[in-house]
Amino acid sequence: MKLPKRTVQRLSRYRRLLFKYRYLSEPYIYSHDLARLLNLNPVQVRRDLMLIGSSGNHRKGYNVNELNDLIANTIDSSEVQNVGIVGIGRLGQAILNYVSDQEMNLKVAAVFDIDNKKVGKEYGDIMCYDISRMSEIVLEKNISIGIIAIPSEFATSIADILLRSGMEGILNFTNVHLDLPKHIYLKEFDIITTLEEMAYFVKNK
Amino acid sequence: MKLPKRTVQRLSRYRRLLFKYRYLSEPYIYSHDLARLLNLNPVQVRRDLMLIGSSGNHRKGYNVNELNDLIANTIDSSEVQNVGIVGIGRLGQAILNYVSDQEMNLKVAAVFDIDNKKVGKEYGDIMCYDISRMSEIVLEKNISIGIIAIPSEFATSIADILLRSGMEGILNFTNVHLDLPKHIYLKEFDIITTLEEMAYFVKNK
DNA sequence: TAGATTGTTAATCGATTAACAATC
DNA sequence: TAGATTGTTAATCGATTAACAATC
Repeated sequence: MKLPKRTVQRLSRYRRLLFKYRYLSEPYIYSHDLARLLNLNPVQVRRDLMLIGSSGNHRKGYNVNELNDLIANTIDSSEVQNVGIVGIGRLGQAILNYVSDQEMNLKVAAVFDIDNKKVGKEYGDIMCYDISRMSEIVLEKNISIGIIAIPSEFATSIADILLRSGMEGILNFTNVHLDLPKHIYLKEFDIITTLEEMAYFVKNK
Repeated sequence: MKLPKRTVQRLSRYRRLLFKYRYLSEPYIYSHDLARLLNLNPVQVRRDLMLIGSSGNHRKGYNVNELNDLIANTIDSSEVQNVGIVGIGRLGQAILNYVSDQEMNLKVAAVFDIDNKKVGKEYGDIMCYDISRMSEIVLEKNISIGIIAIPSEFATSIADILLRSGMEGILNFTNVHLDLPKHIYLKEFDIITTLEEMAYFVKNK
């Protein structure tokens, strides 16, 4: 039982939206309201919820709290999953702040850098370690996901270290494609490509 | 003639990769090499290049310089397209640096913030304006794309200002979905959803 | 020519949505 | 019951890839 990628993404967004409604007196929502709030198709919403075994009420819609629990049981791991941020420059710090502020099942457990001025420092309670200690710390803190937020020119040389550190998922913010084995779940966000795509469709709309 | 979204994205990546080879003595590359370097299917590469009217040589592959020119003629606008960054905190500054370092047809022409300590300051030669002046500056500097890099809680209130400023494309880094009319080309990057997706597939691989 | 490539159509795959049955 | 909803299958859409013809 593995959900489609897009369904998992939407479940994450449903939950975040529904979280705000959790203490309402009548916490029910219709698929078309959920759809409207996220610019989706109501059928798509119902299909996603069907896939996780939803229990909507034909009159009142979906119970918000039940749905939140159901989504949590579906996409969250039983224990908190730990994340490491590699490179604690402006981007790394922005991500750290962003993620720390969120109530979620993921936690930044360590940050890594090569800069001696940063190693040994704490960033909002999170210790910065030298990149050479990555394998050790990943094991010790049980980190499964790494976020690469270093300048693009160092991407290739860091990829190998990340691979050997034992992380299972890598989110790469550099514009260099990482050639990693298939058992690593790799997501790449390339802002240059994103902007060039936008530029094209803005011009050719 | 409008290219598929994914093709445009890959063209952007082909070009960036090929850029490095431009001064080689024999600047030819095979579709399978290009594919291997970006973890794509060679057929996909050839199909993309076919769509833009490629002229590969059956023996030597594709001429790198010709290809670079062809991609530029296809996806770049004739004039530089201007970008505005809304919110010049850590994320905004990271993006500004990142984009400024790239040789490309897009240029950050202005940054915006509400913080008086930031307004009037220059960030790497780029002036920071108060958000209230957005419409004026967008018109004056001919900005077509806006990048939202403000805290998520301000997203909704800023969306309207952005819309009225006349930008045609918006890249939203907050986790709040923006409900914008369809003529605005909207891309949303939601790091929480991205991480939750990764966590799910790392756990259920 | 033989072999390796490009170019292009047809088949396949994954995701979305239309259609409609079931239910309150 | 009538009307509005959920639940689910079938059709459609967009993108990828298999198959193979054309070419150097």
